Amino acid sequence: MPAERDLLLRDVMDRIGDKWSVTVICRLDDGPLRFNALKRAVDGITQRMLSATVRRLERDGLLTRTVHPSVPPRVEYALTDRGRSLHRVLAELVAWTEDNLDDIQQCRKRFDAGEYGAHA
Amino acid sequence: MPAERDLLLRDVMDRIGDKWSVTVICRLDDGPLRFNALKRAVDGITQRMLSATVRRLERDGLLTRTVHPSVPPRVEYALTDRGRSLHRVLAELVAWTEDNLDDIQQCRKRFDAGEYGAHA
DNA sequence: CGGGATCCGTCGCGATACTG
DNA sequence: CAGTATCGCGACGGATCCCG
Repeated sequence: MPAERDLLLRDVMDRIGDKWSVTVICRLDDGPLRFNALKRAVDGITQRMLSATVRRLERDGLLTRTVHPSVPPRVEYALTDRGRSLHRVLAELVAWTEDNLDDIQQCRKRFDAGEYGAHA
Repeated sequence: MPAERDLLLRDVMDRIGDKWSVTVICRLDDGPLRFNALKRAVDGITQRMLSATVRRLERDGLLTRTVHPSVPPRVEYALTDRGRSLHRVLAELVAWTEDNLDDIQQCRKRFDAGEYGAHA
């Protein structure tokens, strides 16, 4: 991979590398959700962070924000086609993780235990 | 994607979502490099961050750190098979970015200009 | 219900200097 | 050459209160 593409990859990582974006995308892939439903689905996110996260995702055209004028207010969030295509790539990352997470944790334990590399 | 897998994805993101890990992995995919060569290849990284980054990647078994006892000291970093398999997934992310970055930047410009969604 | 505004802690990261 | 130690800042993110 040529170095120029690093910058591209950094662009995506800067966008989805934050704490909540990927989770929101994943939860929204099952279908549109309203604000508080999405908040419950994500679990652990605060209103502030959800609000900021969906705005950034909307800004990048990864999801749409639809306001239904009614009382009480009703706002639905849904992935765009682009958002869904990104989710497909993220799914590959999930698959990779499922294949490797156990080994990784083993590695980490051995590394922390031996602190090898220090003398061996 | 079920919610339990969010946690898995968060695990990877926490690992490679930092500023330098993906770049180091990309540069190392072309072949092993010594510390300062890697530092030059990454461009912009400080010694401190490179040192911390490679240690975490080594800890997770994504790369190996080989010390050749000589004067001057000679340390080579190389991706493991697992590191290379991760790089393949990251390459998909790069491909996705190449396909979408222009559109994303368009979206962002329109979003910032109109601040639509506020009234429309 | 769906947010915005504010305050504040943490920690990732950069710059610099020093070491074996 | 290949790191480590120290310092400091700024962004990210959590908690809380307030509003239409």
